[in-house]
Amino acid sequence: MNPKLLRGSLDTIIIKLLNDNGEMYGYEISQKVKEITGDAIKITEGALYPSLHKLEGKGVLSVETRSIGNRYRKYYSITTRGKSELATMLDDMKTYMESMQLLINPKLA
Amino acid sequence: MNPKLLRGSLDTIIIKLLNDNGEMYGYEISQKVKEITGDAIKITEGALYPSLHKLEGKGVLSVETRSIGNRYRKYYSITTRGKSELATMLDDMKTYMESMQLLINPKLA
DNA sequence: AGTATTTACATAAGAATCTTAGGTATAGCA
DNA sequence: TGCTATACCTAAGATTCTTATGTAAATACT
Repeated sequence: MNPKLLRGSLDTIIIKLLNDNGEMYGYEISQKVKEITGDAIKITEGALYPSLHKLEGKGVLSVETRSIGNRYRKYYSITTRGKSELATMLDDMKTYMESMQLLINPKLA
Repeated sequence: MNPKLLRGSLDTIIIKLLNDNGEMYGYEISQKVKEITGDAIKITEGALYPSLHKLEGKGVLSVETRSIGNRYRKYYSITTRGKSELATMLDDMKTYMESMQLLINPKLA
């Protein structure tokens, strides 16, 4: 898929997945997106991790680091603040998709 | 509308409009987008004109400058090359939108 | 046992695509 | 006369990616 089209929607995807699935760690999010979209969307790590840090910094997500054997994972959850932001983001996405349909679909009139 | 969501889809919008409506000039394109989307999407001139120049440079669009009284307008048309690129762009957009539906919609299973 | 792949985190340089802010000039209207 | 719309344009800066790279443990393969 054209990666340019993804620009701007990564945050929405992350927050929506965390809202629906409860806590997840970064790698798990990237796998889930591939699974759901049938490999159509692949989130690169270079985009994912900075976004998670940014969203945490904004108070949209919270983190908890857990030890798994000799390793660690950083589990992210959506905050109350994140839930209200998600509502706006989904509205924006819906508006965008409806507009694109109008622009791109063969005339329905 | 969240302008971030538009990132990456401007070229597709321009080329699709030119494909459907025949030749158009820049300002006309920006008005048409506002009209079709009910002001949901507003293309800024700072984004529009550089994109038109880029697409012309790539051979996707052709231009013809015409005098209108004491002024001029630059009319853009889609080239054969542009038509084949449009097909790919629309496919990509369709895939993107379907993927976003899967990620964002309440579970349909 | 040794090697490759997957899992899991991370950052940095550079590219692409916007926004914002300016500039120029004609046309139309009050 | 002055304001708004039309119509083109560019440049600086912000944002958001890709690509490349690094580290290290767990797992699978041979």
